[in-house]
Amino acid sequence: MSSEIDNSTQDTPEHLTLQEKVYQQLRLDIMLGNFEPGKAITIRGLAEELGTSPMPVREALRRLVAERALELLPNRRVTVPKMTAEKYRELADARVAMEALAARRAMAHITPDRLTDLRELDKEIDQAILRNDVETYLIKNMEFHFTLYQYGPSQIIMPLIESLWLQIGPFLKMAMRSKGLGTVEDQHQAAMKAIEDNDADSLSRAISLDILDGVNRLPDEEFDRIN
Amino acid sequence: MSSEIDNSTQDTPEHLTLQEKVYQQLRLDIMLGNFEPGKAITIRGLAEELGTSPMPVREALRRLVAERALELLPNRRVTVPKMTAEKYRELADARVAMEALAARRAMAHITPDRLTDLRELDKEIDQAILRNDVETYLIKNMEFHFTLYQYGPSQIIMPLIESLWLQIGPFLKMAMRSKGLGTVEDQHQAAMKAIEDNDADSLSRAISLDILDGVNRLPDEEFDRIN
DNA sequence: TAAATTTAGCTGTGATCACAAATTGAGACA
DNA sequence: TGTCTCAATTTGTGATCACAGCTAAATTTA
Repeated sequence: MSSEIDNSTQDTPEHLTLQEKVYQQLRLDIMLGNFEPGKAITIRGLAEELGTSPMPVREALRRLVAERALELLPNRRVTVPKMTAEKYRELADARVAMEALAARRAMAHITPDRLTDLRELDKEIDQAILRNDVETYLIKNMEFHFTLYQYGPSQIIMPLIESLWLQIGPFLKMAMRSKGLGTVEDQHQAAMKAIEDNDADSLSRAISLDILDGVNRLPDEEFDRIN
Repeated sequence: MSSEIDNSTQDTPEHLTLQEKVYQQLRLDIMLGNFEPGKAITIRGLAEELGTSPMPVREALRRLVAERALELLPNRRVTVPKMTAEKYRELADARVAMEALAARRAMAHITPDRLTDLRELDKEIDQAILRNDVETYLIKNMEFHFTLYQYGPSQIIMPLIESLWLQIGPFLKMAMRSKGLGTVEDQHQAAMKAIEDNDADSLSRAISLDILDGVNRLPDEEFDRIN
């Protein structure tokens, strides 16, 4: 799952705190769906696994709870939250609202170079679809979205979107497996066309459709199967 | 500022952790603007002030940092973030996006009783405006918004909106003082009319205008004065 | 007097310990 | 075989300590 934390100084020239490294490691594990939802995550257990004292793990876990990537149950135990159909829909709605906004803000800052980068990413996405390579598709799709949004400098909106991805991420894999990649419509093309035309409304519509297309692949019945 | 934490068992029948109480207390202090932005907040200092050990304060501070109510500077010091014109605009945009969505979701769940409650709140807001009572206006206005949104049951969106209020809250007071309450347009009336008509678009437009009207009272020049 | 340097104190981070509450597993009983 | 009981273990929370890095005041130097 999550291997030993490397605390050597050379690969992290600027001194990062241990809790920061643990946080990054756990964040990745959560995103990749490496924790079974509902199963308790213990401080001492992780600490031993990562080769640290319980202290940094404690702080990292609390941070992830605050960001809603993890859940603090009434029994004071920490788990990856189970997904429900309602939560899933809500996450999708929130993503549409925030990412449409982020895309709008980004558009004014897109240069030809940056558009080329987006096209390059989109090409890789198309190839992953042809290969039916879910893993790569999800990673590159995430890259596409975040690359676009990051062009609009933001201190508030980006972290918010990251938090939403952290919550929905572990379940997107299931969504894709459920229906397969064959039927994905490439809204990214429409998005880039909108950028060329400098048409903010079309861009935000394309992003919205892209999110909903991806998200709607997981039928309601699936959620009962998870719990 | 923040007085002693009451750790007696009777007023909190269900056993709350110390860090939770400290968190609630600090959250309130931040919202009320009791911390000077940019001034360092120390663990031991607060611990002594609240009559606890540093431990619960440490955890509460980190939680508030994760929620972006506080900021962790590169020097590892914690402060209330200074507001900038760009951040302020971004917070306003994010609030419009999320709260318009929350209002939409809430509308389907509004009963005549609940509409009456909203009208009651709006009346109190009007009275506060007539009295030029900024403090009450802000509190009741917040109540109005959160009461409305809470009608649409939500696990994702509400906490997100709370986080945004926590960030912009300390500066709304300034915004109101800057222009005075005299010129506020009552978008709440329009909002309730939209609810009656079951018109989601009008409701979300009214909420958006309400947010922007409140937020736009703080001219850009003010931000330099703060820092 | 003003700039540079030392020094003393304070700060966040991480480790360890104590403890009450919760969980688990084995054994007793039906 | 299934259910209850109770002891053993594990858990999160909070307190305390050690320590390296940073701050700011005191002292020296020009």
